Amino acid sequence: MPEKVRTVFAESDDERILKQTLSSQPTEGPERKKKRNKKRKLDEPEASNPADQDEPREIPASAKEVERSVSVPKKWPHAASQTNGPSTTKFHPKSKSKPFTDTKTNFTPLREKAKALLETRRKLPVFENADLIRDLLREQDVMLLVGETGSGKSTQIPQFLVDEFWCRPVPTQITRDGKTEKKMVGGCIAITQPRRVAAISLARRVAEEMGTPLGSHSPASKVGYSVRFDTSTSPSTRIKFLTEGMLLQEMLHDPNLTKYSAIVVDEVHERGINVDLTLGFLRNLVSGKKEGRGGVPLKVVVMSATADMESLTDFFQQGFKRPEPEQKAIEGVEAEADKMDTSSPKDISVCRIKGRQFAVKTIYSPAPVHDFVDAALKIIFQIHQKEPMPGDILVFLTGQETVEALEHLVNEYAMGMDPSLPKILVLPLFAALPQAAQQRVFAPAPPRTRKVVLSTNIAETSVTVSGVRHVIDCGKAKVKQFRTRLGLDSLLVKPISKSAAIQRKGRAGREAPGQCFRLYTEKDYLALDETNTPEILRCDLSQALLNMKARGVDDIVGFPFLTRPPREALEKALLQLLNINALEDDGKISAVGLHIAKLPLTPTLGRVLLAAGENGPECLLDVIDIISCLSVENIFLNTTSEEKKEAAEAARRDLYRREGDHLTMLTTVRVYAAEHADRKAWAERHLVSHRAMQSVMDVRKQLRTQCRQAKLLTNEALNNTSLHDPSPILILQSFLAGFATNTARLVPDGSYRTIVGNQTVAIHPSSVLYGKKLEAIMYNEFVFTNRSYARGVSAVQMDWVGEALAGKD
DNA sequence: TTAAGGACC
Repeated sequence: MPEKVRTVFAESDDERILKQTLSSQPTEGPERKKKRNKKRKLDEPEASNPADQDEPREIPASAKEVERSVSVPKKWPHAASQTNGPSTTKFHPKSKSKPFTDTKTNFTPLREKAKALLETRRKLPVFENADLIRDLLREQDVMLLVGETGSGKSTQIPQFLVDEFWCRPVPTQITRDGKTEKKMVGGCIAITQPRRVAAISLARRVAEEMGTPLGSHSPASKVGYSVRFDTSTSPSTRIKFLTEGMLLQEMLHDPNLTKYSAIVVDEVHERGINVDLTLGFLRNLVSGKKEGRGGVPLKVVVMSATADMESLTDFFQQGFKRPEPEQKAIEGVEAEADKMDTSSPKDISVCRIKGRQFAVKTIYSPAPVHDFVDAALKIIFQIHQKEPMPGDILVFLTGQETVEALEHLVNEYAMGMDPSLPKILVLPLFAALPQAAQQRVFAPAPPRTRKVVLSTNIAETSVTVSGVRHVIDCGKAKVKQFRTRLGLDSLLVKPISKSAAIQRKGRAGREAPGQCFRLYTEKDYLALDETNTPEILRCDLSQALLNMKARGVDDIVGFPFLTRPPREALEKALLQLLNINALEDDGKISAVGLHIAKLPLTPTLGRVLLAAGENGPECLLDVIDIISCLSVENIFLNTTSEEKKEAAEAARRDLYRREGDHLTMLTTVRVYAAEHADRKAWAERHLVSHRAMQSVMDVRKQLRTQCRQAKLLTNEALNNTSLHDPSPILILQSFLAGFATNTARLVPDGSYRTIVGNQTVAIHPSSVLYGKKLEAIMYNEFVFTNRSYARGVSAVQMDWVGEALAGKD
């Protein structure tokens, strides 16, 4: 079998990028693999107490001071011609709707609220830069804006720009493939966010400030948002907050972003993979000839909280400097002098805005800390005894395990505490925590009670806890790392970066001066990396590359990466895409690949979905149910104790299927969907995560809709409520179209060996097939802990695997 | 006999 596989791959080595490595590439490619972290030892030697340090170092705050550092054109163009008052002009020539002095809807309360908010807005540090920012963007298409937390940039910048002359839609004629069409280009501003909650809450805030209804609430609404499962816009939307993923999705359908006059890319310093892709596409757009936009320029504002704008400046300069695709490495090496040479130095401006942040005292540990849970415990009680109320404590830990360990310890110590002291309320916070428990963190502490929030790095960026004046930072975080060579994902506890440490510390100074205890030495701090490793260097790139190919980027090597992933990682991803026939042998995207790119799934799961479509509508519906489970967090609750495990087994007995985990998931979705009385109670009875099942139902609905639009499913098939008998054979064969290389066969000694690569794997204990001996198995992921485990396992037949491996074109 | 930081289409 392995020989056969090799031949199949060898046929595809026309791909220029792959030619050198194909022979040496191992062929196993499990989609996601994880590594367990070492268990924390609770009985380690006592750590020294950092707070015993005599002189805590004070880091000066940067409150209320505004600094500008701008590379500017010397003359300002027609600066006074614009006002920044609310526009009531009918701006859209195509629009038949009246201007927004609508008599049917009474917007007076909204306007009054907006008027009241204006006072607050004027006090934001960014506000006095409004004219400067407008002036710069009239001249130049690209602006880099550094604004610290609390500067107000995310809410104000779009409002500064929306009434600019260049932000109106322009009638154009666009010629493509010999055909000329008339089209309006521009009119809207998009602001991207890394997270859905941020996009929605910013949109809500800006709508309030502008005195307009939000999104789809009124056809006259000027402010909307768009995130997965929730889009709220109107025909009048001019400012749209959206996630980076959503913008990338829009670009698949409209590569030139013709709806938009400007794209504001916010929170770039977080460096998720989607922001890197977005910036690459945007650089191509602003530095290209803009034929696709009828010559109308696109303004790009890149906003970041960290001052390291140099690499970003270089990144965009390179685009203007040389239109040729081949370029030298972009990162780091460009000298100042090189920038001066640039033919058009005025193309990019840089603007810095100081944030509004109270002073936060930093206190380092005098000696390295071995057990940060124990060290945190001591400091919590020291703060509690010494510091006045109010003033909640936020502790940054690495994961659920450390959070729960410390929770237990703090509660234990608090029981023996001097009763004259205020009470302590310990609140854990991590993403997997049920929603209701998460909400408790945001409620103010009861009287005479200090909140102690024990959090993962969810509180570093995603969530703001009010009332915090003391931060304890363990200096570590779990980081996902994709290991190209092994083809597996591992989750490792690693030191955080300086910018993450600064971010954590800043959480103490949102409302009042505060202090930050770092459970590491100052020397350790100075040795930290400056910034977080961009996600593009840490993850499987197949989905990113497929998106690029679908956008017409055939030459991956020539793509402007802000940080270029190693060649090996790109090759691995290309190989993966070739394996599932998402690419032609010449590296161009195939019809299959184009289709997969539009699905909100990993390429592998997308391939499975298409394969199921070829097996008929019943099979497709079943596979959608299973894929929906696979693309969310674990639907079965963890069973830690032996008792719980037995209870879970009993409760779930009617869901388990001997064919394996895939059919078990199908049954679970079917039973859950058929439960109309009380799904939550049903989930609890079966030890199934209700929250996960709600996401499953969202994904399922979205996939069903997309399949109907793609004509893979008819309304008739979707509306048919009578349940068919699932065909395990067709379902599992569909999965093999994506997971043919994730298979193993039973060998005489009773263990399993992977069919590609001949590695030993065992069925994971969480699988319904755990301990079973079967001819062959297929699995969704491969995890390496103390040994190799296959997770998401079903029984398959050897001849199906052979067919799937041979069946590649 | 295991165990997942966080986000996203």
